[in-house]
Amino acid sequence: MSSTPSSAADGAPAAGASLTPAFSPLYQQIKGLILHSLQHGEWKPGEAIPSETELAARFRVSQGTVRKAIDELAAENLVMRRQGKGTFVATHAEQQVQYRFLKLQPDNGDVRGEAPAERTVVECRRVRASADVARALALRTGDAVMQARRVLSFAGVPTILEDIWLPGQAFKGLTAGQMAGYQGPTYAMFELDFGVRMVRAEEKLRAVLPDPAQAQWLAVDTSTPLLSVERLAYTYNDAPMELRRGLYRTDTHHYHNELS
Amino acid sequence: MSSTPSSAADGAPAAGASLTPAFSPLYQQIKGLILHSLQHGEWKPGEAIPSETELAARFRVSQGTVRKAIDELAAENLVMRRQGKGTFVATHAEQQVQYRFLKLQPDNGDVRGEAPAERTVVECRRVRASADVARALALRTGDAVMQARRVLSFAGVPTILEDIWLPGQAFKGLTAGQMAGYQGPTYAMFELDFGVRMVRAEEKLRAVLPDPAQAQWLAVDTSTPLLSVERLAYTYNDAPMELRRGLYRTDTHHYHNELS
DNA sequence: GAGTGGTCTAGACCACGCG
DNA sequence: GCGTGGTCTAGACCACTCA
Repeated sequence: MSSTPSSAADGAPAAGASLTPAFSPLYQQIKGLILHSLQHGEWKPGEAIPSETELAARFRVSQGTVRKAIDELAAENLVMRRQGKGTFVATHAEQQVQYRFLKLQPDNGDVRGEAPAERTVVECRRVRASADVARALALRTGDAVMQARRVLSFAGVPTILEDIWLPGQAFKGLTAGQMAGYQGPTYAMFELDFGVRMVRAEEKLRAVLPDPAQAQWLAVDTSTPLLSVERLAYTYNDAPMELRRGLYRTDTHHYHNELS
Repeated sequence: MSSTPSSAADGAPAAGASLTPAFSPLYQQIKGLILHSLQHGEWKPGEAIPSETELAARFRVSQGTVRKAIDELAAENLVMRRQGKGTFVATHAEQQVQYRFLKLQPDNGDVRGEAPAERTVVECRRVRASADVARALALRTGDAVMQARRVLSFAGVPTILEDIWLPGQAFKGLTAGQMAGYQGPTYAMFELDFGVRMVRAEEKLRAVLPDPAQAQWLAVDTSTPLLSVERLAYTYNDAPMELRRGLYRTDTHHYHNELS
């Protein structure tokens, strides 16, 4: 990667082997380099990354090109800009929005204030991955995974029952205490204690009836319809790192979504 | 708005009356002007807007400033860029994604192919707004609204039951034939026949049990949990223009959502 | 006042679509 | 070959933060 625009495609495949020229703008390549540093922990969550000028010097491109790269990273919530201060590695802790991935809201607007949910961890143990869990997490059936089950209550009312599966390798030693004790988002604990940062997620929603055990945890009867939310959360690289199956009570809360 | 940077805040409040200086970047002001033209139909959905160079000349700013304004409009899906061709007013018709706001997907991936839903319009009539409908649509109780009810089926299986409310004034003369007959998204028909373009929407999801009538329309029994989706769709200006209450069967489909 | 991100400009060149 | 959006640069100045 030199400083002349004409060599912007330096990273392209070698001599004529490719049908699609795979032209890649310089700023995309810079973005890739910054992303690489993020993945490999050159800067930790919450820390500032080098200034645009500094990165421009390091990569031998103009500040405007670095800016466009960082613009995209900021749009993807991987990085947070603060005018006058710098650009910071995004983190699930100390973020203005506490539960970024939780779309359940109380029916009576009341912002997202609402006491930040009491957690009861029902269990947390090391198990072997079933076929479907393994497939979701890109593991092999029988591989070690950590499994946790917990109940979240709002104002004393049990509202969410969740089962969580995590790859055993990355989350070796996870305890019920960690799942319960940490103040703030569980994903913030994952960053601090395991160095795993969840970057994006996909959810599949369905309406279901609970089985008797589930109904008991949520203090409803088995004829109460519940919102089933299956979430697959990814870290950098689109690597799946968490499978979560949740049951939400939607009598006092609703799942809120914005479309555009 | 002159061409010197120092007058970038031309649109700010008059002499010292404001506590918050309300500095507004030039590109935001340009964005506002383009938005105004979009709202007032200077360019119709699907048409090209003037080139960046042309707009830069019209507004007496640099092409880069226009570009940044259009960048934001494109990010909000109000406008679509096509390299080499131009920038086009976004439309719900002829878009690569047919049903942009419909997040229901068949369980067996199968892309979004799946035959584009047979529509059965059950009713479509002019009624007086109830209190809650009026509040949602920013009308007064008793104002005229159009109400439609329909069933969407996939592969012959009734899957969605929807009630739709629209402001009577803007949608005067809407018929069941229009709701049923139009090929493609209903929102495309709204653009063509009523000049109303839906720009964004909010949805509230819940798990519910159907009443006997609803169950019959969806060919399920009253103990089958269904996904209740209440959508409020907005046109330009954040003006609410449609209330939609849907019941989704989630035995063969699921509601898919991306978080980031 | 020094440093950071944010805005604005002007000009050169590239990739794409189409006649 | 022309016009469009897309990339890249370089430099000036503005707004914000903090010491």
